[in-house]
Amino acid sequence: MPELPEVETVRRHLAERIEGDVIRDVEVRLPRIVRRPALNLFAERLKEQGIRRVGRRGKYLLFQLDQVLLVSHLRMEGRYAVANPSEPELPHTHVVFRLASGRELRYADVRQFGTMDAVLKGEPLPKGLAELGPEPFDPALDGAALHERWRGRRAPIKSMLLDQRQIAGLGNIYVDEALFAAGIHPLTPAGAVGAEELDGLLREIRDVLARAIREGGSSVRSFRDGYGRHGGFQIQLAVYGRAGQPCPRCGGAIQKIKVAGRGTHVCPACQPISVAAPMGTGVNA
DNA sequence: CATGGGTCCTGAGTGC
DNA sequence: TGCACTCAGGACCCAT
Repeated sequence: MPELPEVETVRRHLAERIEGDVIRDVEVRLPRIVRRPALNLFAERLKEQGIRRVGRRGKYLLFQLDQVLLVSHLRMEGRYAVANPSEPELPHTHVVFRLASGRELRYADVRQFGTMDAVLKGEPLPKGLAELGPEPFDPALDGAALHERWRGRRAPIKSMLLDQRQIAGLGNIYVDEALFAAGIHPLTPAGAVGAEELDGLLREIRDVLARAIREGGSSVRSFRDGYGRHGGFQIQLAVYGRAGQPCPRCGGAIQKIKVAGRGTHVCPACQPISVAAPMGTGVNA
């Protein structure tokens, strides 16, 4: 559930608190969180590494250490906390980094979906990170570029927006919100959306992400920042989680459908499926 | 290659 | 009240 705004919120919090500290020791209690390298090497690599910078790319947190890049993905419910050893741990704490300052960086994850990779310079990046598409705020990204890239693609535009190789950082919530704001139906074939319309969509993507970052993210299920605080953006969500409630634009009922296997929120009146579909199969009314 | 569906995992929600 | 069941979904894997 953490998408770009939530990961950015976590990044800012951690950067403030642990940049300049040093990892003394690592305790991994749930091996499945660590993907590479092997468990014993993972802790070994991180020992005595200084934390230079906490960065972000898409939904990945990037801990830039002295000689190692620690790549962390929160997936659904991963959470970090910086705490003193005497403070109680969150339930489901799976990895603990003991820091030179005496504090601990703790990783908790109810769903156990999150991952960590400790990568040395010269080693290949984790696949998902290596193949990541442009950041949504990349100025080189525009409607014309997307239109060209998606030419002939019949997959629903929602699938494309969720595909991290196309654009980095979007997830189920902000895709639904951006498509609603742009007036595009999630099932519209990606290749059928014009360049100008894609410019409008990009504008809405950037707008919704920027507003969500400003609010510290959305807490729809379980998201908390490093202090355990909720984000505040969920109250501004126009369609996500509002099935059956009135559309803020036209007042009609918001529908919930399934797209790409994901719960999808749409206002059928404000988000018509583009008629500029290929070849005259069925035309819609 | 493009596309869609299954999988991991646990807690919250639902219905009887 | 208690219990069985379904759902939630990011990235990855696999079949078509």
